[in-house]
Amino acid sequence: MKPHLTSINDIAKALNVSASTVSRALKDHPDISEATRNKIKEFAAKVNYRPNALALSLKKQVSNTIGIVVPELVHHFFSSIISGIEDIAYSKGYRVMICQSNEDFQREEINVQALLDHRVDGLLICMSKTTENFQHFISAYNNQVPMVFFDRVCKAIDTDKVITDDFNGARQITSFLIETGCKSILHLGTHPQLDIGQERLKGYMQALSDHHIVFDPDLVINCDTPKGVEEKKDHILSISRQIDGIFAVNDSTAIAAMHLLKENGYDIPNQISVAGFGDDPVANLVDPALTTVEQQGYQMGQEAMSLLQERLSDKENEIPPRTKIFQPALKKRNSTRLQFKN
Amino acid sequence: MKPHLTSINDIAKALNVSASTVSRALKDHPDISEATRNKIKEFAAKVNYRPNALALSLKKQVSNTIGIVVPELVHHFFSSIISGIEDIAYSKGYRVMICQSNEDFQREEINVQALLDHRVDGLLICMSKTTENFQHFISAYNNQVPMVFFDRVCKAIDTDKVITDDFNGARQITSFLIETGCKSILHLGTHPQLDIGQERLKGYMQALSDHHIVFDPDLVINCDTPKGVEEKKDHILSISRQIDGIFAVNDSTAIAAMHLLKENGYDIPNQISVAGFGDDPVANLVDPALTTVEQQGYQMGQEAMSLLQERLSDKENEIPPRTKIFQPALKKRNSTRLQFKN
DNA sequence: TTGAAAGCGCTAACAC
DNA sequence: GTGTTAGCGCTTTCAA
Repeated sequence: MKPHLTSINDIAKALNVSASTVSRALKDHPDISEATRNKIKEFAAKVNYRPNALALSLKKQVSNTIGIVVPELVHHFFSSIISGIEDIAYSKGYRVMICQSNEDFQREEINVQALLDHRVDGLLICMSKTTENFQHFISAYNNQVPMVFFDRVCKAIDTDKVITDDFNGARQITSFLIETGCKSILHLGTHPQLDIGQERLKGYMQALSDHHIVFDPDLVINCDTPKGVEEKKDHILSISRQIDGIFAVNDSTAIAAMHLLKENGYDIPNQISVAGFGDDPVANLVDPALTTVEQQGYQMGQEAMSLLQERLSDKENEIPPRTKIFQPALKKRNSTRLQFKN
Repeated sequence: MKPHLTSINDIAKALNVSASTVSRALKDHPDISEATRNKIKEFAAKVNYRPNALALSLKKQVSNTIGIVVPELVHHFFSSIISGIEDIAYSKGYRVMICQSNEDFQREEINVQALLDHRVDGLLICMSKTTENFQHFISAYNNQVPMVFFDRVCKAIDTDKVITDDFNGARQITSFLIETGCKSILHLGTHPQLDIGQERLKGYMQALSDHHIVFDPDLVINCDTPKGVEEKKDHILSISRQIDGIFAVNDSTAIAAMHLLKENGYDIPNQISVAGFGDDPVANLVDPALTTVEQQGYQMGQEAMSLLQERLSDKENEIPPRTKIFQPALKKRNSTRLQFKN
């Protein structure tokens, strides 16, 4: 059904010149006489000629397209990262192909492969939660495909990375909970094989130790989605009496936990303080507003794309892998008590 | 820096056969002897051969890629539509290229053009708010590019469309407000050139008229984002004393309005009921939970992609343009009063 | 100032 | 059963 869009050859035939003349005229090659150039340009405009990006990429061996793989677009953090990426990409003349892994390892593999098949010039990746085998990344890396990981990085390969200081963010917010009176803090964490999960857990533990609180492994539950809260609600409620604070690995989980506690008659923050991670816009909309730690998604996206762009123009391959760390900022709101010492 | 990925020619040379033999062997062409086929397949696997999708598309004049243009990924409605699209697309062997217009007409034009340059097989579009000139769509339409509009459609051309019954949704929810006691309902609406804006306004007016309430144009404000609420807060507050209900064109605006009123001491829903449109997940997280109307984004995405797919396989071009209408479902929550008559 | 030819990676009609 | 050739749309030497 696709009608034949007009090509350089069509123009050449119509105007009785050669395809190469048309090609040159269209890009203002100095050799072409003004007369022919104008004639060609006018005709091209008239028939609405547009170069075929596929043919161009094939010829030039450069697609000016970069591939993005994120877990899920529906999360504000990821969609704002993408906006950051896109804005830089556009300004540098790149297009993006966006894929979602849906936190599924296989879909991630397929996506990476498909992007490579489309000969993207580079890859921007945030790993899925379930990825434990890195062969698809390693193989791209070995093929020298420039890539930048963001947020959830692959430590198996030495690439550019853009991350949040998860350890510090978790330490800050846990400290804040402790300093506003919490003594027994439940941590709702994510998959331990995920760097960000480990780091946030470590930050939590560090804050406890900073304040001479003994770490209790029973106060760490692997639960990182609202659905997880629903599934583990009995467990959470069973220990709710012995805790006075919750630090969840992300905002949506924190909010789900907060709702669960509210439904069960708890006063937030007076009986139990709740804190999240990420500063999703919802954090400000729930009641009480959620104390959390701001992750600058948009800026991280910009940074990731900038790193990639630099690498793409680094023909000599002399830039060493870089890691950019974003410091999260504490957002004190009403799901935690006001600041006080002891 | 891109290293030469191994091509069919490389394999052919290495194995001392012709490129066409390799091509045929790889796709199990019956003519090829089992011996050569195995030899080729093994070698291809060994060197991790992957067909170049660009070359394939160029050759076949079919890219198996479809282009999507949405206003903004950060809105749950759009990202869930995209998930619906993707799931169907994948299952039919299509890839997607996603673009954001950021509600900007020019960016929309550029996006459509870029997708066309990449020779996508079809287009899935939700118009930007600021689009008043449809030339970019018309020109694609004239070039017979199959396309499906969803949610915010372009009435200038006769294509497949997937929409919500905005009129009915607005009428339902406004009626519900009236039936639960509201007599003076403020409507926070969107750009009047947008079909969905007009339809929701008409539905609102119809509900008033159904209940013999005189329409007051002063009770319609053009305000369709939280930012808009912030900008027009004086205006909204100035009429807040004379109203007992608000129907906003989308949930985020409704929530922003609700917060504004709460901050100013209003009791929601007893003094003022608030209702939105769309059933964004936040609607359930705010306090009080927002009464709204459910728009089935995921299903709409699935439907849009299905329509497009049918059209793409309709070589004879015999399918007439179709319009699929999704009926929104009222979600009664606590930002409005309980049902009662008068 | 312009054209011819080769080639990017792949496929398919047509030899043999 | 396999090779040759041409061509998808474009660019770029090399010739003229």
